[in-house]
Amino acid sequence: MPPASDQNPTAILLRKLESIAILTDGERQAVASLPMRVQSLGARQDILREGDESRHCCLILEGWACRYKLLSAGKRQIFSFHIVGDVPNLQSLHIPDADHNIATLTKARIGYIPHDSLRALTTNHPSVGALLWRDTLIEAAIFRAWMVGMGRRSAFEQIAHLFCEMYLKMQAVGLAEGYRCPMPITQADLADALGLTPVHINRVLKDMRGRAMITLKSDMLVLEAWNELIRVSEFDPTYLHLEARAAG
Amino acid sequence: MPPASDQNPTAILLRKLESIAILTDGERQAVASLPMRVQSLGARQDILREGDESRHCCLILEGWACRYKLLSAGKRQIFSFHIVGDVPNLQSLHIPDADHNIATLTKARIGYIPHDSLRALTTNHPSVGALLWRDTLIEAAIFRAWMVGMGRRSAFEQIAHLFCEMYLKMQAVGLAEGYRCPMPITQADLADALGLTPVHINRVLKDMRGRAMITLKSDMLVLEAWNELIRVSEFDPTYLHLEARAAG
DNA sequence: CGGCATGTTGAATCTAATCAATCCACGTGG
DNA sequence: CCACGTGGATTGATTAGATTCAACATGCCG
Repeated sequence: MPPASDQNPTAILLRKLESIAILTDGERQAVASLPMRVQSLGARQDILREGDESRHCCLILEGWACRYKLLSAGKRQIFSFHIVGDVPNLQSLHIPDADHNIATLTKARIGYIPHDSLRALTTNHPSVGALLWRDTLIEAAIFRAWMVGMGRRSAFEQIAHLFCEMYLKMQAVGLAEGYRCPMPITQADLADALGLTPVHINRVLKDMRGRAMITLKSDMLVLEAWNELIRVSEFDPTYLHLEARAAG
Repeated sequence: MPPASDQNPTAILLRKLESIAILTDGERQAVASLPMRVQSLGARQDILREGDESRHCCLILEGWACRYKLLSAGKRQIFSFHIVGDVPNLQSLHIPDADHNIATLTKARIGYIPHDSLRALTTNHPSVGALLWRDTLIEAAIFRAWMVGMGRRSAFEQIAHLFCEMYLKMQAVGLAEGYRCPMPITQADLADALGLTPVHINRVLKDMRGRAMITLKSDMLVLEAWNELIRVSEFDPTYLHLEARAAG
C-alpha cells in the first residue's frame, strides 16, 4: 500500500470506509468523485471552533487531529484523536453548530468536502448514507469506551486500553503493523484525554516501560506485550466494529 | 398535556422527535403508523444484553432505563439515563450487535419497533431518517458532556451539571416544569454514571442541600437555585440541541 | 547557541475511595 | 399493630490514587 500522501485524497476516505464496511463498485465510484478543497496546516492549529457553523466536512489526509472542549481555569477535555481517513466533524452534516473545537496535533493536510456534495451522495446512495451514520455510531461507541475508562478504570488500565484502541484503529487503515504505530501525542494531550495530570501520565508510562509492556520514544509506540495489555485493560475490540479483514 | 400512559404509544415517540425538530404532517403520519409490540417490565430488568443482536428498537413508553457496561470485580459504568420517548438502542439499526447492556431502573413499559419498519420509514421519508441520525448525534454530544464531567469537573460540579441536563431533557418532553422533576435514581446508580462512589455522592448531595441548591426526596428533585447550579457547573444547554420552543 | 516545549522526578497535599457501622423508610407477615 | 427484613441513605475513620507545586533535564528548532 502506497503512503497516504501519494494517494488521491478520496482514496484515503475510501480506505477508511472500507475498514468498517464493504462497498460496491458504484458506491466506491460515488465516494471517489466527491469534490474536495485541500488545505495544509501547522501543528496545534484550530480547524473548527466551538460555535462555528460548518458547511463542509473535514477529512484528514495527513497528520493527526483531536476534538476538545475548554473550561474555565484552563481545563481541557479531549474527546477523540483522529488519524488519516477520519472525518472528525461528520456530525456537522446534521448538527452544523459546533459544541466543541477541532484542532491539529501535528502538521496536517485537511480535505474540505461540501455538505451539499455529501448530502447528494447520501441521497443517491442511501447505503453510503447508512455507512456514514454507522461511522458516527462507532464513534459514539468509542466515546462510551472512554467513559468506562474515565469512570471505572485505573490510570494504568486506562492508558493500556487507549493504546490498544489506537493501535487497532491505525492497523485497520494500514498505518500500523507488528504492534508498532506512530504516536505523536504529548503527555499533556494524553492527560487531557484521560482526565489525568501530565505528571501522573508520566509516572504510569514509566511504570509500563518498567514492566516491559511498551516502548514509547520519539513519537513511536511499540506494544511489547499485547496480550498483557489487553488483559489488564480488559480490552475487547468489538466496540470498534472493524471489518474482519482489517481487525487484528 | 395528558399523562404519557394515556397516550397512543407512537404519540410518545412523536413528542420526543418534536422536541428536537419540526415535522411535517406527512412525516408525523408516517411515524404514527409504526407498528409496535408493547411489553411491561419490572424495575432493574435487563432489556438487552451485551452480545445480543437486535431486530427491534426499544421505545420507552413509561418508566426509566439506563445503558451500562459491567467490568470485572463488579465495577459498572452507566452511559446514559433514558426517559419516556427515548429509544436507547436506536444505534442497533446500523450496529445490531450490542456492546453494552440496557436495563430498566423503574417499572416500565417498552414498545418494540421492528428494524424493518424503521428502515422502511427512513427510505420513504429520508428527512425522518436524518432526524433519527440527528438524535444519535445528540446522544453522542451528551456522551461528550459526560466525558468533560468525568475528566475535568469536580464531583460537585459534575452532579450539578447532570441535574441541569436531566431537568432540561424532561422539560423538553413535558415531564417536568418549575425546576421540579422526577428522579427515581439511587445514589449507587448516580455513582456508576459519574465514576464516583455512592458514599461520595451522598456527601456531595448533602453539601448541595446544605447550600440550598437542591431538594431531593422521595424520587423528586427540585433545583432550588438554577442560576447557581448552571454557574458552578458551567452548564451550557446548547449541546442538547433542543428545539427553541422546548428549551428552558 | 539559545530558547522553549516537553519530559522527568521529588515532596507535600488533597480529593475521593474504601471499609465498616448505623440509620431510616417502607413493606410484609405474624 | 408491631416485629422484622430489606434496600437505600448516612456517617465516621482510614487509606490510596492522583494532584499540585517546584525543580531540573532533555531535546528540538531557528
